[in-house]
Amino acid sequence: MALPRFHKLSFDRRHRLIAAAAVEFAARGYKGAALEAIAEKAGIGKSSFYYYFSDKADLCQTVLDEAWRRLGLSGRIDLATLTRESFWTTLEDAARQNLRACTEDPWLVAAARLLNRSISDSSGEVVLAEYLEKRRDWEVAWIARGQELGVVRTDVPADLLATISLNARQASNLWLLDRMDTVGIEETNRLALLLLGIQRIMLAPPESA
Amino acid sequence: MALPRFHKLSFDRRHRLIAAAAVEFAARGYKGAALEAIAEKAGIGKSSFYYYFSDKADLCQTVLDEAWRRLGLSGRIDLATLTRESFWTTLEDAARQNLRACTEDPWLVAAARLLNRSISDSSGEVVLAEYLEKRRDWEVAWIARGQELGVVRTDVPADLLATISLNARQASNLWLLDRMDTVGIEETNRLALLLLGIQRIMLAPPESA
Amino acid sequence: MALPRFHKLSFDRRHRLIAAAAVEFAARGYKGAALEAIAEKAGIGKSSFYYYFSDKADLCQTVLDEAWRRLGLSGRIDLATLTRESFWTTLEDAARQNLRACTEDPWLVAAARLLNRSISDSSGEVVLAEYLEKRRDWEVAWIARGQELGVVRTDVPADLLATISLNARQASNLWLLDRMDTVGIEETNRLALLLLGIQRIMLAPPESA
Amino acid sequence: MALPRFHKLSFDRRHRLIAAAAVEFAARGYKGAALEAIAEKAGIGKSSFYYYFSDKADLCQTVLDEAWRRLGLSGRIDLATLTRESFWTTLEDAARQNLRACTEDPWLVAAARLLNRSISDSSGEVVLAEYLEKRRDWEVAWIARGQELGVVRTDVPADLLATISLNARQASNLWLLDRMDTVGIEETNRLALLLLGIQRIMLAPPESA
DNA sequence: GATGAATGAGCGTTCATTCAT
DNA sequence: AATGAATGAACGCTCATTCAT
Repeated sequence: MALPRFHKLSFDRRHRLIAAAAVEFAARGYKGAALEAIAEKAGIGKSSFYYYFSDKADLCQTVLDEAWRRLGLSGRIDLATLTRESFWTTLEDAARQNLRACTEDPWLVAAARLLNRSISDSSGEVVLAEYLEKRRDWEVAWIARGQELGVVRTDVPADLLATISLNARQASNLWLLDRMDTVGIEETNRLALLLLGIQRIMLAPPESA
Repeated sequence: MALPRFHKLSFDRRHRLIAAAAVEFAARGYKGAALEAIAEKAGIGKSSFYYYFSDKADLCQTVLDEAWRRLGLSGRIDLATLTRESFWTTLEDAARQNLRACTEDPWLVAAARLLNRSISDSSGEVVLAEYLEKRRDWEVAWIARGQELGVVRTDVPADLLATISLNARQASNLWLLDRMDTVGIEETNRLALLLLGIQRIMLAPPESA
Repeated sequence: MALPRFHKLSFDRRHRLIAAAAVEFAARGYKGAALEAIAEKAGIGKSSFYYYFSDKADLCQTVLDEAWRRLGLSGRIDLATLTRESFWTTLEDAARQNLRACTEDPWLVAAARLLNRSISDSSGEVVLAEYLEKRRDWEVAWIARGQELGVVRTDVPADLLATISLNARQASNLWLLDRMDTVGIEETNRLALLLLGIQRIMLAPPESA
Repeated sequence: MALPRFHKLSFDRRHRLIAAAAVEFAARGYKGAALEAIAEKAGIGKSSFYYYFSDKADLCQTVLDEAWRRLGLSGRIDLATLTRESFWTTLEDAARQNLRACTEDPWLVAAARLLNRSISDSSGEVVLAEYLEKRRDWEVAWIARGQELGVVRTDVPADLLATISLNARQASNLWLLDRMDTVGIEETNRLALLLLGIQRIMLAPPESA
């Protein structure tokens, strides 16, 4: 949705802009975020946003898209090729990759925070709703695939399972994100994997004796 | 936090006010909620809020407190007396009670929605943080108690476990709340219990072989 | 269209507001007029407009309506009762009355200026269009009545005749308004009547020899 | 006022620019006209205006000048050589010529619309005032010449007569311009001449018996 | 010679908040 | 006890204008 001009921007400038926006949106929510604050943080004039984006919603969506492109799973996990064995290991790999990416590229921390926050922040904002839907759709598809493969319980609607799964994972991520710096990357990694294990148990089909 | 005057109000007036606020906050989030809309719904003048509350945040907090008082667990579950057996059944009872209460007193649906939304909606609003903290504290204490009793895993910090537990439960509740009317009370009840089962599995200590 | 609150305002305050707006709109046109400038001139806060009017257009319309109510002809001339003899004298009376009103109530000068300007200022502004239409409709009806009575030529569409008549009269009025103070009321009155005479000649049916 | 560079432009480019501006200014008024829209319509970059003109007002003035050069009377009618007989016929000839020019060169329709609008649209824009003054000066001179020749009444200041004359003619022109396409060129011509006749009556000296 | 990039200044609008009554 | 009236502060957005290239 961003105007074509935005993509012609130098990497640096584009990056600063997106990063500043991600931080502000993550910290104050969509409504609370002030374009002026983002502009200042990004070192550009407030009205420049309208040179690159059609409005606030467009900026937010662009940030969300970019964040999801860098950290999301839809681009990296091909549901069709998942097997009983790779269903969880693939997710673990992605988690590890994301964690490393975050340590290498600090703005991704803000991006991750934004992504993991956005679920309940929407409150009727149409723009976010669009993104949220995409996000949930993927989770539902992933859950459904897991059910197909027999590694996810089927006694609960995929829809509901996806909701819980998504929220639980996001809550974990947010928690980890906040402590990452103090507990260190190693421990963060360990906990992330452990958490994924919990999620696995949670979603696993009830044991048939 | 509400000014003492508020508690001298007739039940009816007080109730209408709280209910209207709950609906608005639940529907539009803290920032999105318009005092004017609440006032109109409650049938009072907009500026009257400042006769009863010190500001918007105070009103919101009061609503949250009231909602938590009616639906929260802290008043009904005495952690100290919980046993291995009653740890989960007590929660199940509370869930059932809350569900019934919601059907009997419709404003509680809004209250429930608000409570289950609030976690991530705060977005830096300091005042809400206070409520959020109280809420989390209870969950942490509950988890810790479960760990003491040996029914909750100890390989993950109680703090983190509480976060996940809380978010997962809230997500479930929100999902149920949205479908309650269409799937009927019976089915809602069944799913709620089922979901609690999942949470139980999730929190259970890893099986020792 | 003004919110009901506006009509409860003290005469003085209401008057100052309308007058300030009339001056600004007349001087700078609809788009060019700045609410901030009007507010300052009226001695109120900028945001107070939104307590009385729903938006800028509403304010402008209210000013226009009020001006037309005070100076317009539709309220004072009953087309149905006009005769060959009174067709022009009625208009002359109205002109004299308006002129006197302007000298007694100075804000009416601004109002008159606004009314006589508005015709070509519209440039697509929907709100003005509405008023303009009303204004033109009256002129067309008046011309048509004159044609009925045989005192206005019928070889040109009433529509077109009304347009010319209106613009010519407005141009005259504007010219007089600008010189009123320097040439004095007597002379202004004389010129106004003379001008009406010209208009009469202009609209008169071509003489049949 | 246009910077000298402008006149070095190829005819085509210069023409496209002027035409686009004329259309936009005529349609939306001075303030309402968006430089960006004109640029797009003209197929040039927005900032190029500042290569050719000193600012928006300068562009508008240039358009006005060009339009006046093509359609105005000052270049075609030599007041000094007018006689009692040619006073009105010369104007009729000019009207006929302009009408034909408009049908041959469509941008002139926009130009004509702009010229006939401009009188009251200025709304305090100083720059336009300059053009308006030139326009009025000619009309005043023309009226004065008529008075000299004894074909225009002298009981009203030439200044005021010019104002009315100008506005009436402009209103007529605008009306005709808007209907030209639907009523056809022949009828338009006929009405234009008829209207000139009315103006003649209007300006004629009061009959001495 | 011509323009894409960038912005400052200013606009209309919203809304939590104050205060006289 | 309760509120209608009024507003300051801040926001999203527009647009004529500048300037490096």
